[in-house]
Amino acid sequence: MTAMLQIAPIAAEKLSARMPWPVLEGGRSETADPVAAALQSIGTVLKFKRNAAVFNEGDPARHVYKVISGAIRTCRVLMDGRRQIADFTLPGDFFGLDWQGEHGFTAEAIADAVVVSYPRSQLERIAETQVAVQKLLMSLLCKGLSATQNHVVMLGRQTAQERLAWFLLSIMGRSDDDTNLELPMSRLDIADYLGLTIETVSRGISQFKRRRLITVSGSHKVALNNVAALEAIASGEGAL
Amino acid sequence: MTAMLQIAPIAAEKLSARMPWPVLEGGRSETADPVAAALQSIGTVLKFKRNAAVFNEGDPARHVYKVISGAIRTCRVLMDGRRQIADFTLPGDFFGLDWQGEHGFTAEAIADAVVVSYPRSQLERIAETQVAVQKLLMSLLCKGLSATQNHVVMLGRQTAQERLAWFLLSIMGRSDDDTNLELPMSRLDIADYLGLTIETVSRGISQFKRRRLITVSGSHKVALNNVAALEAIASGEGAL
DNA sequence: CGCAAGTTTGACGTACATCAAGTAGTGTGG
DNA sequence: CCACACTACTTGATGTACGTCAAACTTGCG
Repeated sequence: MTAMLQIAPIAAEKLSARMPWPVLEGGRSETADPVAAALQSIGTVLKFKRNAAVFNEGDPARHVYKVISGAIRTCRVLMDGRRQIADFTLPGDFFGLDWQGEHGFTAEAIADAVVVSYPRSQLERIAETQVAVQKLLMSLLCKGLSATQNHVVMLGRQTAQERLAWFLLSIMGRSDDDTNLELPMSRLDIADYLGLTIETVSRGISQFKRRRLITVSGSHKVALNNVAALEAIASGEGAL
Repeated sequence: MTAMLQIAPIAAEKLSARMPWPVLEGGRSETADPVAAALQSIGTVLKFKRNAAVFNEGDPARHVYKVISGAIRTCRVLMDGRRQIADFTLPGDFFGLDWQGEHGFTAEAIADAVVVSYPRSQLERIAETQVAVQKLLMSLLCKGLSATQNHVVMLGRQTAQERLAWFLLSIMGRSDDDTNLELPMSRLDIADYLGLTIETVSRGISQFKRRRLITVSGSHKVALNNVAALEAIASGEGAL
């Protein structure tokens, strides 16, 4: 129906190293954060080339990951090639939380990515004694659940235009710059995330351009010119 | 687009009582389970009439709930009346886990229901010391996340027939009897859960009946005559 | 029994998918 | 630095699965 399986699984260039990593842990935290320290001590840095898999559906879920740079997609491919992306993971976000014995989804790098991996067993052991780590895990799971539930509403009940506006706004909410967005993913990725086809996504973007709601450069840089209008569309007021 | 807001919010008949409740806690547990005991001591029994709200979207999320009898739906209604159901909660299941300050969804009784409510504050306090409770909460969140992610794949990439087969099988997986299902929810609820209309759901069921895959009595009792065929359809092989 | 709510079935419309060219970006080797 | 090729994106024409509208039928409660 959509997405051919044109993504050859490239062997990951796993530059493992058990070295300190000078980046915020958990949420935004300053240095000397006890949680950060605890996590840092068990983290392993990994690098992945574009389209390389971090883990595959069915793999035993032994790690949780955090993105340092690049971007990750979490997806499932049906037998006939239809693909659904469950989540995009951007720098600072965690992924691989869908542990129930084994991963239910595949995680792949959208662009060359650097990732820190935390062994689940150690994480759980630390959580038993360190309340802050326990709270962090719970909060990550809650946020993930909440985001996924919103995804469900969007997929179940929104039109193509609404989905697209929703997507742009959700990326906006996760970027530093609130008007100039960098979209690391392809149109196909966006389509598979929104439950649409690549053509419908493209047409939707073109229409936003024509309506001067956005400006696109190089097809991966988007400037939001009228956030209010996009919000109206996303929430179903944009009766056109 | 779908679902009118024909569901008048009925004041809940809250028969609160801080009394022991002779039912399995956590998973299936025998009596004298420490987790069960801990939960039981902080649980309050509540009763809700059909269509009564347990909590509304935007309410402060101060409790987690467990269904004893009846069934609950977790849903969101868009401004123009479109409704998406995120989850059906059956006896033994927990709901209200979507706590992030406030509930993102409304929870309503599908049929008259009895529910136990656990104050979030106390639950968190217990979890800090009792590892078993902590694990239970984590496991509930993980299961919820996993189920919601599957919902996303279904909504994003499956056809009406596939959704329906998937739905019947998912209910099967949660019932004791693997062939004779009791569906407490209406066709409208099913439609709003699957991202379809009531008519499409009805037509799909009729087609399954014609193909002798299921037998329906009274429109709320369904017998699965050919689980293998339904599984094939749900997974996308049912090219018809 | 009788009415209202819920469900099924039919006829028709439409938003999005599919199929099919084109056009821009992106990278590579001369 | 440009020419080539390759991939990604856009645009158009057409098809279809599902939505909408409308009317019968069934169910279950008062």
